Amino acid sequence: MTTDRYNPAAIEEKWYQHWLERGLFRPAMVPGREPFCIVIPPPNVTGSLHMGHAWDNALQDILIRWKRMQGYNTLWIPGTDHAGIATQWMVERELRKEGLTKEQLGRERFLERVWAFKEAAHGTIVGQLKRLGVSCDWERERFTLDEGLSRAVRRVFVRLHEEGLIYRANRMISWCVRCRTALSDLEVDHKEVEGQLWRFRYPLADGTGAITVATTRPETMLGDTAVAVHPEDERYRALVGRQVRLPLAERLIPIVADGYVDRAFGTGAVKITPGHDPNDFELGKRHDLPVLTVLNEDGTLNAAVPEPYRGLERFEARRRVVADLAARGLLAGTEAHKHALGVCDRCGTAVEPRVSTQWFVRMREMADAAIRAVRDRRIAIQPDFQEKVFFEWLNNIQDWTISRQLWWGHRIPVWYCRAHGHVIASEEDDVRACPHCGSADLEREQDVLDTWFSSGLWPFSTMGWPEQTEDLRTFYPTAVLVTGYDILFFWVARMAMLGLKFMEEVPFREVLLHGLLRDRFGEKMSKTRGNGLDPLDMIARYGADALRFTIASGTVLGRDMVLQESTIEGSRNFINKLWNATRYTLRPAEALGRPRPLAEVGLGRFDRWILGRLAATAAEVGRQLDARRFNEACRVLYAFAWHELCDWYVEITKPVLAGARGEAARAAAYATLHHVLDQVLRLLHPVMPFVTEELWQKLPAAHGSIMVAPYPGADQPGGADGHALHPQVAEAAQLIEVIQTIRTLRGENALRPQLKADVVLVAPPALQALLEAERLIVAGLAATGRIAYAESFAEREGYAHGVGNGFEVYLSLKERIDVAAERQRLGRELEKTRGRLEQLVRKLGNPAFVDRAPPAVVAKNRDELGQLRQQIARLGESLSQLAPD
RNA sequence: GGGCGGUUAGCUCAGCCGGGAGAGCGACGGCCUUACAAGCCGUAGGUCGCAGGUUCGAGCCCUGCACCGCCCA
Repeated sequence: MTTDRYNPAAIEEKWYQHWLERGLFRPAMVPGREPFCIVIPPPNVTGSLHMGHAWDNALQDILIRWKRMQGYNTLWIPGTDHAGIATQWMVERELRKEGLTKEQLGRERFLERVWAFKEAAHGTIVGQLKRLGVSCDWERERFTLDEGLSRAVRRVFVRLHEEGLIYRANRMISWCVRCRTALSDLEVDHKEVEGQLWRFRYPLADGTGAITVATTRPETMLGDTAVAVHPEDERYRALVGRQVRLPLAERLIPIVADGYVDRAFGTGAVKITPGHDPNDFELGKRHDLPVLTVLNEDGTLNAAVPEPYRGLERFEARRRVVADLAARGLLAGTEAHKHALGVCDRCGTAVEPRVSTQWFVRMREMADAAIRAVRDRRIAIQPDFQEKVFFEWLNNIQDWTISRQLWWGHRIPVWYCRAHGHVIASEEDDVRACPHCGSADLEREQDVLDTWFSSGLWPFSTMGWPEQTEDLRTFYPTAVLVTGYDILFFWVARMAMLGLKFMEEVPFREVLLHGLLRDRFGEKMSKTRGNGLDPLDMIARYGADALRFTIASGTVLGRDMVLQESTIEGSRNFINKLWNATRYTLRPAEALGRPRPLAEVGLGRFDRWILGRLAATAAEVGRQLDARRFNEACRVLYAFAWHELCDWYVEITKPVLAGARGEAARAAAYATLHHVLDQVLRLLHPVMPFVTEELWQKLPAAHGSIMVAPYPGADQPGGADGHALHPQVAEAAQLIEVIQTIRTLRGENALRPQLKADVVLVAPPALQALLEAERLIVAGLAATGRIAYAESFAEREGYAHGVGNGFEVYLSLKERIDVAAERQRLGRELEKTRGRLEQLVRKLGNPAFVDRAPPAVVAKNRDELGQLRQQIARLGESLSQLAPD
């Protein structure tokens, strides 16, 4: 402990290894201990963690460490997610750089590549989490594609299929032409784009004219199977039922009337493409229109379109269609048009609505069960306004498209019997014969499941389900789920539904939703923007504890956070403060040896004061953590450790530890200092695990690890029933006020610290005695020279005057006084005090207030009024004496 | 179009049950005072978006408006 600067790099690795080796991350599994379990939101194995992960995991670790210290049987299960689309996309991108496609490799060899990629990413992620200091039980680590979790996936699929809750259907779904897979509604982002609206003339079949339609996607006109108008639109009434000759394709298609058409949009006549627009698909069903699919899976036009367009990429096709229609004189105009474009949330490519055969989950029943669970508070969502968002989505839920045309993921456990078309869903790895007809001519479903299908099982699949394991019995339902509000629907809702369905119990009792990170310009932090702070980089520069403290201090649930490097630096400085406070505490060890137990020393008023403040702080921290107000818990601890312990108590003990107050006082201060430091380190440990362990280990009383030292609560020595209410605590507070008043006078008059100014303290006899008893402290901290006492003081020339609650201070400035400046200062002070007085007079002059406000509030105001009157009188006298006459 | 948030000091944000507006950073003045210059002492700075209402009392509750953001369709 020789350096005066904290160096995180020197200690973090050491303590993490220490904790691991001692098995401190494992649950205690002591009978009778209440369980407290968190299951990690599994990071995607797509690369590395960003600051958002640091946020999420820091909060979880704070809760787990706190509960562990409180004696709960804590378990935090870590793991990672295979992230189907995203991971496959990463590997495909790698391949592209090598000039390869996944088709060239084939499914098996491609998957080998993905597994290798996964291994690397996994290593990176685990390393990052460890650097952050998370205390999860690595022996229980899971991956969504593990054998056990895959078994859970198959069990769930088969059971839902048996119950008819999973079904296969030919529907309009969102298709990503880049990822070449179906997407669920949630995986489509809507982006406002400046597009164009084209108007085309479609000639009537009988050559008597044309009808003009408007569209934002000209290329789809090759798949049109009708034109629709509103049934009450006078402009088109005569045309309904007639036919148009679809240009380019040269097909005859009808004009139909349907209330869905918006008369005010474009020309009021719309082209209908049931194969590539969800609304048109519905309209097509009403009018029995054919569904023509004109796009291939990769977004090129297929054989259903005329030869010249076949094989064209969709945007190239758009240009060609527009050009060709223009050449035929059928382009009636274009205009700028803002509209919402659906894009794949993974790769950003514009999605195509496309009719295809997919697997779906029927959601209504399960959604209702989840709604009830939240409504009944079996699941508490924080912040609670997010409950409304949760209900809103579940009330309007659509069936979930779960099949994905990917290779990386859980293969759908279904076999098709070629002979008779039987569909077999089975938990078996391999089905050889059709159980219905015995045929061995089976084909396995090629598609895999949506990643969220397996993530939805995470709270129980990680605990070994469908086996009835000890972990499931002990830890399900889990206590808390911590995640960002951005995946409330994707993940939280699905876990709630699937947990209720398969465990018949909620997966977690509480959901904490934090926000998103933003940079100092308010932009969302993301890798693609490149505006993110890298957690490892910040840890390397400031230490994991500083990062964690910054994150926790900025956490208000449900709120986005602006993370700035300067704030992390501030946290690092706070840690450095603790480091040095510990150095200070340990310094007399050689001379004084082990501190004596608190109960055996004769405490002084300042000792009692800091113990009282500690007790209040511990109680407050508990209250704030109970309410999940991470920011407030941190603020309270910061204020106590820095502004009470370091700024006041440590300074007060300096002469005492030097022996100036005698042996008994020295022993008391020494013991108190150790106790308070021990307790404040424990209080801070969940937030800053590394440095608190390092410092705590240096305290003579430490044994074992701070990780499992009891967490201080309201039961502190010096708690509400102890020192906090001791009369000496109020005395100490008043002495501090006197010192502050003197310091302000010094500061205002720019006295250098070396200059020991004399003071006259005007105070009643009791306070005089108190001041005299603590003269050493007061004189030291206020840097005074001689201190004189008086019950009144009239000779004010050459003195700066300060007024406190129940005392006055005259600071001798001799010739140095700047009369004008002092007048100005007193004037300001007087004005401020008078303003407050006026407020109170008005308030207390109002009979309604006196009658109706709680008596305690009235009494407090009266009290203050009296004090202010005195202060004003004193200030007024001073001012008049300084008058330049 | 529907829903949900936000608007408080120069900046980023707190403000819990309605009872004299806070923090960090920044600014200003003074200090290498023996744990810490990653520090110490002191100071300034606010019409709590706007307009009404409820209340003895509103940053906080209610209504309306303005602007910003997010989600859903």
